[in-house]
Amino acid sequence: MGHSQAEKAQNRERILAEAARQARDAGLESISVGALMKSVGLTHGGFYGHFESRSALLAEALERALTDGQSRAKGQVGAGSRRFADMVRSYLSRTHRDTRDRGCAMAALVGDVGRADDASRRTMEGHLEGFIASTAEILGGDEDKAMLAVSAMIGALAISRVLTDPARSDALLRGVRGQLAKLEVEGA
Amino acid sequence: MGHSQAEKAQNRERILAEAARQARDAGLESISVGALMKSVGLTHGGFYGHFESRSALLAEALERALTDGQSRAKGQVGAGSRRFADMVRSYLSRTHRDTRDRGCAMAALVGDVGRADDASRRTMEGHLEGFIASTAEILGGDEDKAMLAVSAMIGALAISRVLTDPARSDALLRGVRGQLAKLEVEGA
DNA sequence: TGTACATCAGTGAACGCGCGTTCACTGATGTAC
DNA sequence: TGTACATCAGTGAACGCGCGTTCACTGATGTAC
Repeated sequence: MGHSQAEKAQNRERILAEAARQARDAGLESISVGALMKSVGLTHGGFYGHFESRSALLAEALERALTDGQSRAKGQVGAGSRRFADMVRSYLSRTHRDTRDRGCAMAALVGDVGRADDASRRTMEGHLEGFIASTAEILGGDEDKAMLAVSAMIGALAISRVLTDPARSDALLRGVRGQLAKLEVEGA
Repeated sequence: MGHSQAEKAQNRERILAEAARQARDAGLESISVGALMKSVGLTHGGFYGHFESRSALLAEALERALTDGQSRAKGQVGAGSRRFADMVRSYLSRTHRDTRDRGCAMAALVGDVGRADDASRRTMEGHLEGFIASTAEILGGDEDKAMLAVSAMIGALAISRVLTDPARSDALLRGVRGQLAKLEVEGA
């Protein structure tokens, strides 16, 4: 088999991307070296040519999972007016709820990271603060409103994924969207 | 050693209570039969006299974890006026954030249950709907406001446990508390 | 440009360990008389 | 109330399995000449 240096770099990238995907989909702890390598078409032994250990991979995968979600969120939000409403609409959409593996890693992994080590918490902390800051900016600098909006979005998305009644899950997303929309028009 | 029938019932109860505690503290998957039995002063072999399997225990532990949190929440909320503000204050308190093992299981486990089987999701769904319903009642029947409040409380508590900067974590709780307080006074 | 060799990405068998589960056993409980 | 026996809660060794990790090996890549 041919294994060039370029292929190695590509394979590392594919392993990491797939790990981030699996982390968002089923949690960081769901990742197993064997299954992960199999899912990118390699065998388990080769893993240690790319990462020092499973736990080293998990750290990188968390960062990647968070960054992926971030770029998606920014990509979906227009640069003009009504940016807040657009952002909320796309964040609290059925699509986002139903595609966990491509969605926001903060919503998918807050619970897990909240009980993880300091390094993981700091990694997510940076992204949370970034999310709050950019939301505050859209909301005219009101950080408290931004904290409410971010908490509600992350909370509602996570809750909507628990509800088994599709109508109720939809209603939750719609209800929270509607309430958050008011933040933009009301006074501080 | 003496092992009366009464002791057996007590031991089952202690195992289940400890499992619920560990679930809230570190997630359902963190529970191992050996460690659990050891933490209640028994040996692993005896476990199967109380539960059919680890997975059967996890199902009961989830239900118990949710019920415990519920009774705590209700216990902390007065029956008179300002019930909503009191509830939010106690839910989004530093104490609640820092005592995960005695806190709300919905906040601790939403993420995990969101990717779990239907039975687990239905179990938590009932408690979530109950939380929304009782919050709506306090808020004069506005279910959308209740959905926002519940999403924000669960989200903010989970986020506050990720933030490693204590001042920022406190600020998040305070900020969301302040924003939610407005829900009670504003018109629909 | 072509040949010879070193490098190295990936393979897959093997190892150690932890964990869920089983089971023969122990000794106190509880019951039949 | 007391004795004899069956029941059964809990013990701890043992088993199977999955998983992270290691390592000798393979064969193509890439480089020195």
